[in-house]
Amino acid sequence: MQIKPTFKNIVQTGAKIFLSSVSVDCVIFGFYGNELKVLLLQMKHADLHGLPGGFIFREETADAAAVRILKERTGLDAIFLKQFYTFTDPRRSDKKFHLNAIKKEGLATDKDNWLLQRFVSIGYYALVDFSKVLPAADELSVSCAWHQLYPAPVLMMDHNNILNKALLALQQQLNNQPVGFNLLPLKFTMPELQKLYETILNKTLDRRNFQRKILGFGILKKGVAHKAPFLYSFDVINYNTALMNGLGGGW
Amino acid sequence: MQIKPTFKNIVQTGAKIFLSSVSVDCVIFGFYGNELKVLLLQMKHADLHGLPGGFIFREETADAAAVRILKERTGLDAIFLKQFYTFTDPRRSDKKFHLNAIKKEGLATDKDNWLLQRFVSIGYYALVDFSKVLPAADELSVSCAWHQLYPAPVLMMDHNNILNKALLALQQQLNNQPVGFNLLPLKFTMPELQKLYETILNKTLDRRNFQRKILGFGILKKGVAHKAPFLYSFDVINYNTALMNGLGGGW
DNA sequence: ACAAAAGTGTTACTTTTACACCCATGA
DNA sequence: TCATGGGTGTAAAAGTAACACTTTTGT
Repeated sequence: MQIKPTFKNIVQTGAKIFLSSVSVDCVIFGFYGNELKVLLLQMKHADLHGLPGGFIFREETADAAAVRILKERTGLDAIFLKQFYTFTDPRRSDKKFHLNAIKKEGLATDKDNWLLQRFVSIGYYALVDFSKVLPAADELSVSCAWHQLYPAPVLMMDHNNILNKALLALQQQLNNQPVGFNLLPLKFTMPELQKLYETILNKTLDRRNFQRKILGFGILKKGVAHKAPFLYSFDVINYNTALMNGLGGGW
Repeated sequence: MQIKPTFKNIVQTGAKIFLSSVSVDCVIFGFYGNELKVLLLQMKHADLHGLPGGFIFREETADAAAVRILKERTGLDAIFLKQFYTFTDPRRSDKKFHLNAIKKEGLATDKDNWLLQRFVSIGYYALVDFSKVLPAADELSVSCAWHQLYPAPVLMMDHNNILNKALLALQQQLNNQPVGFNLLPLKFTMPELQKLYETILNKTLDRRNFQRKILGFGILKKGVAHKAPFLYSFDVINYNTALMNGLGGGW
């Protein structure tokens, strides 16, 4: 991996170090206080929030770029990350927005600057353990923090659209693969897991039926019950198998 | 839409008319003789086949580019088309391959040519009515024709990978949405439809259960039975609703 | 008239839903 | 001790899977 370029580097030498016309945006989901949260940057030069994003080094895959961006904003690696859609509307790039940032950062503003071109953005969503995240702002943002989804803040450019698509992708994925677990700590209780599912799917579920179904997947191990709610964790092998094969259903 | 550029145009002025670093590849599926087929180009300058693909005009969405490419190769528009994945491996572009094509076409070969850069490719799969397609080769191919999938021909660059991913995406989609119908003519028989499902999913299904389930979706209209196998067609309204809402299942 | 393919219904089994009571914990 | 939340089982309903015979069509 390369050294992290500064904004100045990006503006001045972006064309050399990055793949042109392509960016990566990450929708990072966490779960806290029985709510689904999303990690957003508060932009420095506009009263807007934005998704963590970045560019792809010349010899890097988009996946690696997403991992890198995630690591920078959360301190985490080895987390669940999935490419879900590529956004290509020619009007999605906002020249004025970037031009403004370049000016405010006191950099030379030539109109053909690399940053001002049209970008398509490859969207990833990430599921992380809220408690493990150490949000870190980037150079162009004042802060990096968790936000609620209903309603979500107003985001720059087409980021609200990206966020919505990510949410849809997550909801669909949840029906096929046990992805939700990535949002929880290593040990968790059944009610916590249920709340998580209810939050993501935006509907209430029957406690007993939920438990039966989840346990039926055979991917959970019951921990020793000290007190009231039992603690569960994964049977890692079965869990990975389930991730690969899906949870059945269909023909 | 713009005029279709020639290969010479592309090589010489690609950088001006197209979005750089991004291409579109289309996996076009058809159904014929109880087999799933894919439309491939036979390359001119290498003993390889390739997926129909192309580039994105400066003011065009990737979706529009895919529609355009499809129209050029099949003569069809208004067909089912879905973005399924973006391929970003830096080694997926094959400089030698393009360089060779440029040479063989008798064009000047500067090493920094636009075509020789790294490309990420946005993958689309299309489902078309086999009988309506008029395959048309492009400038760099000798022919455009249907091919079997098991086994599929050896394809250029990472196109075998793209094809496999498209197939997987189609199989998964089929469990959620009634997409298979796009591969059939307006009127079709139940056995035809079943064969289609069996082919895509690569497994056999019970006739009676299949019929019941399909009819249960309420998206088919029974035609007048002249002779033996009944003809079915869509209840367009219900069909579109089902496309939107999925076929149920899950939580 | 024979073979091949299409049409149809019932039964067992599995999965899903709906629902109520007891126990432990903490206020 | 009372309220809250967590734990557990059963019965009805729906859906799925398995299965065989009759009718039509084409040769």
